[in-house]
Amino acid sequence: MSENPSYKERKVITIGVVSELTGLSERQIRYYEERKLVFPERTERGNRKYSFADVEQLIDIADQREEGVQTYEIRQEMLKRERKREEKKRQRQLFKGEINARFGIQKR
Amino acid sequence: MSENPSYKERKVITIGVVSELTGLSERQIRYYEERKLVFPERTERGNRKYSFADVEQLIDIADQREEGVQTYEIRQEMLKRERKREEKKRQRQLFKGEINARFGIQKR
DNA sequence: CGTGTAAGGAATTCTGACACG
DNA sequence: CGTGTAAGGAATTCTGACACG
Repeated sequence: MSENPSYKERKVITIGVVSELTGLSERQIRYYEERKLVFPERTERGNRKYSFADVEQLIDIADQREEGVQTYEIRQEMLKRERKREEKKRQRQLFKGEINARFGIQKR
Repeated sequence: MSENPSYKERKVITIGVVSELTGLSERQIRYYEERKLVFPERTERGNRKYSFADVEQLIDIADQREEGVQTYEIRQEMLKRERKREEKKRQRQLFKGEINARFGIQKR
């Protein structure tokens, strides 16, 4: 699937740094989490940790908010895109199954 | 040169997370900085911020320390490698200069 | 709805130092 | 030399709430 290092996805950035990186207030960042737009991990103690991908997501959210898009709508768009990805994945699986059905399972 | 995002080089990770990631104590991490083996940036307030590259460097240091290599020796090796890189860079510059001398400066 | 703020507490980080070896 | 630890203070982060609109 993806590489192991995957710096972009590792959740290692604290909210203070994310705030600097995005220009958003910590309040805003926490609120967008409440609205299910970002999903930080937590340290044992409970501190939020974000990835670079999260930071980009937040910048994207900030842009949309500036255009007046509500968090609910942003959420809906996210879910829509997710469903599309799922659908494509399912199609690929089906296709793979068909190949197997016709040519049998091969040891490579 | 390198890409702008460059997740690997961005200094965004706090010492606590670096400690988790490397298994090193904060004391050790600060000491290796004192010995000029890593170079974190600082927030305005003075908190250290590390990159993924720094984390890898620290893991490498930890491995060497386990083999009994002293920080001074690690430092010497680092400097040696650095000088080699500089030398190669210089060679490339020289070569470029020679090309220009023979064929003149061309607008691409 | 989206965001600011004051509140109180707990964990984080910093520096300089003493300790051991 | 390399690392642990207690010390004291300052900044960080967290949650729940009140406020405004």
